[in-house]
Amino acid sequence: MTESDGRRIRGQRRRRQLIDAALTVLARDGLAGLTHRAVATEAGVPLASATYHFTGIDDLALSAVLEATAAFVGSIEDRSGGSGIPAYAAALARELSEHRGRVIAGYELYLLAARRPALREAATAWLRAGTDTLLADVDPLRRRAFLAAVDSVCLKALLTDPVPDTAEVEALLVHALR
Amino acid sequence: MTESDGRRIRGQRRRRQLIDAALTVLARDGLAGLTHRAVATEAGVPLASATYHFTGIDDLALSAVLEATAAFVGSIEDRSGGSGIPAYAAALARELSEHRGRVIAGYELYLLAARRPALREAATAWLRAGTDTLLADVDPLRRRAFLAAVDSVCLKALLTDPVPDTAEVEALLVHALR
DNA sequence: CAACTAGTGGTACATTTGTACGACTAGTTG
DNA sequence: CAACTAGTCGTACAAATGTACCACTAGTTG
Repeated sequence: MTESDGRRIRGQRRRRQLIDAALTVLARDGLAGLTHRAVATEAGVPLASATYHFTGIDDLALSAVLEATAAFVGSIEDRSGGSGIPAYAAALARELSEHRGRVIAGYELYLLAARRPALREAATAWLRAGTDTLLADVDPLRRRAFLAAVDSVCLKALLTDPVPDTAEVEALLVHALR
Repeated sequence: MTESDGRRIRGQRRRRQLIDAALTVLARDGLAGLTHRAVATEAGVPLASATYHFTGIDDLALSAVLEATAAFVGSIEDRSGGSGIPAYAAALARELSEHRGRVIAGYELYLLAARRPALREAATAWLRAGTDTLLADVDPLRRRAFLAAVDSVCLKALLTDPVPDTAEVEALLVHALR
């Protein structure tokens, strides 16, 4: 914080670097492949660096998964910025085609949360990804149907390529709100 | 097949025993905890037995997950036996409360299938669990909405206890078909 | 009955993993 | 400037894991 590159700051940067690498590994190999060494190699830093910046493997895994879901939520919110269903559908379709790994990571968090109550809040937050403002004026039943449709679209997209396009996604979401 | 306990038959029985143990481990610790040793210990048989009856860890994991999902589908079909939505809702609610592990296993299969195309067929079959006859006369859009609702119920149930009861499940499913 | 084979179970081994430690250095702070 | 500390990195180690191998035996089969 004084002048030029401080050690402190470079430390923060490396931590960031490690998390980014962790996201890459997570998207590619899933939670099962997320090891200290894999992350360190991906980031191009020595192993000890990965063990220094994260207390344990749990910390690393959790940071990565939470970061991945946060990135997903952020991306959806940014791109759909309160402009209604069409924008939301477009954002979702884009996320599905360009960041498949992130979507999978979301479900990995979900499965994790099924066994660890502490993660439930994070998991449900992910599930609602940016729909709070979008569905502000919608009654609970329809809201639930909408979320179910979103889920259905995501799950289906994970098993089929090509991924559904914006129009298809939009049609399904609109139908859910009918 | 000749008389009394043949060696062949005892072999089959042990294999069965191992798969059952694998289901228990899977339900308790998830795919991550499914190792040769864990299964062998759970089944009360030596390690070498587990490695003999399954070619590799992949074979073991796959057998267990497929078995778990098959059990889920079978249970749903048996209990809902073509008697309409109420019976189906009851079967689903029961599965959620009594065999949570199985449901989780289903999603583990799903995540696995997201990375391994060979498993897609099995995963989609699981997703449709016994709805083919139930929804025979329903148009595609509604059918899709119904499946989405089922998914939504399951996902929600994994993160909240107590699990939704039959009435609640039924209400949601009926609404989806409206 | 004799040859064969599927199943059993003990043991060993190479890999991979999480984690700890110690020496060193570059910033930081009193 | 001197003491301190956060960050770096090589290295080591114990634990867990997948897998292979071997000797053995009880059914099986010609």
